[in-house]
Amino acid sequence: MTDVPPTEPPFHRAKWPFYWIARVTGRYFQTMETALEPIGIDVPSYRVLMTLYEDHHVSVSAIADACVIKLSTATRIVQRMTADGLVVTRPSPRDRRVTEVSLTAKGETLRHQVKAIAESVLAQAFEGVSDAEREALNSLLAGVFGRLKG
Amino acid sequence: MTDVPPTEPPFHRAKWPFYWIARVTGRYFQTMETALEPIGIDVPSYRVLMTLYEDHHVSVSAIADACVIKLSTATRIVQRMTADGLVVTRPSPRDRRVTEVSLTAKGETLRHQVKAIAESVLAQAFEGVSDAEREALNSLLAGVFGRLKG
DNA sequence: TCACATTACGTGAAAATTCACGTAAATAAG
DNA sequence: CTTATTTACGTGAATTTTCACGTAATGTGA
Repeated sequence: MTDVPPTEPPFHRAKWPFYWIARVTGRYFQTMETALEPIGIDVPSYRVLMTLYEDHHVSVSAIADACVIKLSTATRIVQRMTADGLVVTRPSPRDRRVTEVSLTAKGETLRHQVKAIAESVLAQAFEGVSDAEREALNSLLAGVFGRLKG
Repeated sequence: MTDVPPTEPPFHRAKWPFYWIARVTGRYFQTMETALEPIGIDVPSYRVLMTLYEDHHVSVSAIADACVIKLSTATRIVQRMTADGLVVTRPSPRDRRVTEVSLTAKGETLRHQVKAIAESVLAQAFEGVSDAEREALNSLLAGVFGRLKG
């Protein structure tokens, strides 16, 4: 047995999945910011609009959870969107601590435009990627998300 | 041919790759923030420390590019790290517009601790994921990154 | 019922990020 | 060489996010 020299083990970011995940997220939001500029929507509002796509009344904390942001940040984004006339809020009849957020007519209209923009960005980013690969990606990431401790 | 009702096409975030990518990134940084708290490093500093792992002298703009953040943000993070004694800066001898960032002894020490923490988080998050799957993920994401317009 | 903990949210203050702009150095054009 | 033009960075001001804390409503246990 010979001594190995005390060199550091090799390290390459490019082999590090979280490097690419963070990178793609950063560039994606940057791309969306540019693509959404013509219709005057910023990225936080876009994320909330998409969250409101599936359910009509969503609580502020559900929005915070879906977007992985702090509750107080979600409160502020909803306040801005309310000022812009995109959403309205009301206390939940079931639990009056809860603030339910829903789209206005203006918000409905923008939601569709925003979705179309997001779909074109997605199509370009995943050009040449098969449906099977996409699904594998989704389930792999869902698994990783589940194993990450909050 | 019969008319279809004017219902909206179904939409599910869970089928949307960027939903999971953004989600994993958010939770990853949240997890790292908690894991790094004992050694007093925040996520932006962690990202810069890892960027300095491969090369000893890195420009502020290269840091901004690697972390997908604005140049002025990178400037400010480096200023904070300098104040904390983790890095030092100097004008590049080749191009004096460039500010080269490098680790101090203190930064060197923390870099290794930080890497160990990041590796344990990675190991947990990718438990049960094969090397082949990880590499496929990396190359898929690298491709997506390349196709996203800045 | 009564005390106590928890949850959901809002808000002032602090911190981080970004924008807009300016400077200095390097490069390109003439 | 001279004059744009571009690039890299820093900085004050504005915006956004987050923290720390408070309040009100709900849940829980004795």
